[in-house]
Amino acid sequence: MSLLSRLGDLVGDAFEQVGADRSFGTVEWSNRPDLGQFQCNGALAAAKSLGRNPREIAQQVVAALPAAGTFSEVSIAGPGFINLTLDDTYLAGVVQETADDDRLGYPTVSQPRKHIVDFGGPNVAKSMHVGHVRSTVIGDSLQRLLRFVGHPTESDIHLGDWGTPMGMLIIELHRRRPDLIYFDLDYTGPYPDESPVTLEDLEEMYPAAAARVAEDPAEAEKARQATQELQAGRPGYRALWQHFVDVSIAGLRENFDALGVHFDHWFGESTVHDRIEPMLRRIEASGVARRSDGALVIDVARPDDTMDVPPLLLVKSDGSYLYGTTDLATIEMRVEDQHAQDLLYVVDARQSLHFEQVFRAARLAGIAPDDVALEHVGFGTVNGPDGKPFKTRSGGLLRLRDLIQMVIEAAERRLEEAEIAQDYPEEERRRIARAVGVAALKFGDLSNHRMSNYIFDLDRFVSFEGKTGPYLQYSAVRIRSILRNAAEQGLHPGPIVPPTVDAERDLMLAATRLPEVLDRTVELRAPNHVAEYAYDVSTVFNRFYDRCHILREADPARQASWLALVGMTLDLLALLLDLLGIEVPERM
RNA sequence: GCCCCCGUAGCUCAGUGGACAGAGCAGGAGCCUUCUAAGCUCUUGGUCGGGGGUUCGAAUCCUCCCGGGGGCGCCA
Repeated sequence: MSLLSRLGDLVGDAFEQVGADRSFGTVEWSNRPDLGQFQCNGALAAAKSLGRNPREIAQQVVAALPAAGTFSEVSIAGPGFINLTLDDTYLAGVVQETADDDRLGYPTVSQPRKHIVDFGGPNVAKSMHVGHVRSTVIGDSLQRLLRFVGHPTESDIHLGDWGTPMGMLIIELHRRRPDLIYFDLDYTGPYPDESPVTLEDLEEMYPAAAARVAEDPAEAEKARQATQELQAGRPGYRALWQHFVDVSIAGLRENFDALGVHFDHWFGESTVHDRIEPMLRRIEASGVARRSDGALVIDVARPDDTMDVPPLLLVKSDGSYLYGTTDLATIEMRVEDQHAQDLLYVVDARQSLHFEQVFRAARLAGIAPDDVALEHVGFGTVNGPDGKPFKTRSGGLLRLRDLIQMVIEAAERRLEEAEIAQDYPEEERRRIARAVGVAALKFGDLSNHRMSNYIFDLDRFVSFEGKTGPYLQYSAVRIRSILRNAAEQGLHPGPIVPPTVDAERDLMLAATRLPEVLDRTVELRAPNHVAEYAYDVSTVFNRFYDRCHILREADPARQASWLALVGMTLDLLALLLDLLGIEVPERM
């Protein structure tokens, strides 16, 4: 049980004794640390329902609190705020429990639910750019958080690997290389293992094809035809498509590996292709869909809507499917095969209407039962220093690969300037630079609330000073260094003794905040709360580091206690950083 | 036109209906014979876009304006 809920119980008991509901005893972290470590504002709220003076209630509640043991100081301020300060011995006991717990005081959730995190994956034939940072980093943090708090979780990159774009790539390649064996209808295989195109080829081919299709109806018809034949299973087209997918995935994997992001499933729109026909038949038979201008649509508007919610298009008038169609079939798969209870879509906030339509359709068609939660976890855009979508100097989109390279190189430069790690092996220096660069990138993103559009200023990101990923790593590494030095001197952690210095007490208090921070982060799907907390812990530790010199401490009991305290702080920081997808080097 | 998101210090951003609204950067002043100075200390800087309302109490909830971004049937 968290410290906050324990205190809430104590104060709740007191409220009950005074004749008020125990829920008024809710205790929170004080926003006036000068007056107390914790506060309870319940007396003000209780005053209304009891029809009594809030200050008077507060006084009775305080009188009903246990005489000693937990609090060293209890006071009433203003109209009825109850300020609480913990007894140092009690605090040391709580911290000892936390330090002894390998989950640092966070119990697993009482009701685990099967979660699926959908990363709204990148498309085949396109390389990842700066805009993909957000879904990758936010989605990864969410899957780590969900798992840690105890929800069984599966992640799915969910590639855009099906539909008209694939047909367009095929006709584009046919136009350029009609001689390829893949286009020969008389050929029955096998097809070459080697791809006829590189990712660079695909990236260049796709916009070219899209432009021609947009201009020329005959080209559009050819693309539609090719798409249909691909989906119907024409062997040469399937073989070709597999090459497109493989080549694209290899490129994507390079980026995800560099960022340390992993998926349980590399599914895509194509994964559910075989489910679409039966699903559509069932939907049509059930009567929730209708024909409209030659298309099959499902009306999702409701009488009480204050906005226009257009019908979800399931089948276009030319007979092909849209991404809403595969999204529906994917929900079906996740519910039926993966037994998912919570579906999270980590996708650009601009797609909110699309998800509203799909979610409503899934309910209407009986694909998602009521007890399955469907949630769009949206996020804002990444802008350049001018406030507009991030572009390179030449005006193009910055590739994710290049971006990662830039932050890593900046970290290498910083290592040189600081003249630190000079004597480390070259291989380790490179590893450190990678970890530091990636941390800067991830923390820079995750410290923003996911919904806000933020400005990506490369210079600021690689400065590595102040509120940055490297600052957090540096704090953790300092602890590692202390523990190493201590071990060399034969010093070991011991029982945690009551604090005597403010910096020490503050560090202890900070360590007990984990449960509420994680609960709130998961509830809001907002990793910036973890980022903020990690920064707080680092700041408090660095103050402690400045004031309390462990290796020079004369009192052996205190020294051992401090070693235990910073050891726990390291575990906590490492956990928080891990939840953000950031690793802590052994040294830096 | 309708709907969604955003508007907080010079800049970039946090902020759980509670007390005097926070941090980083930038600006100013200090701290390395001391466990890593990617650090620490002090300091300057605010009509929380504006007006109403609900509440004992509003940056936070409701409403109306203003400004910015985005979305609105056969693209994803």
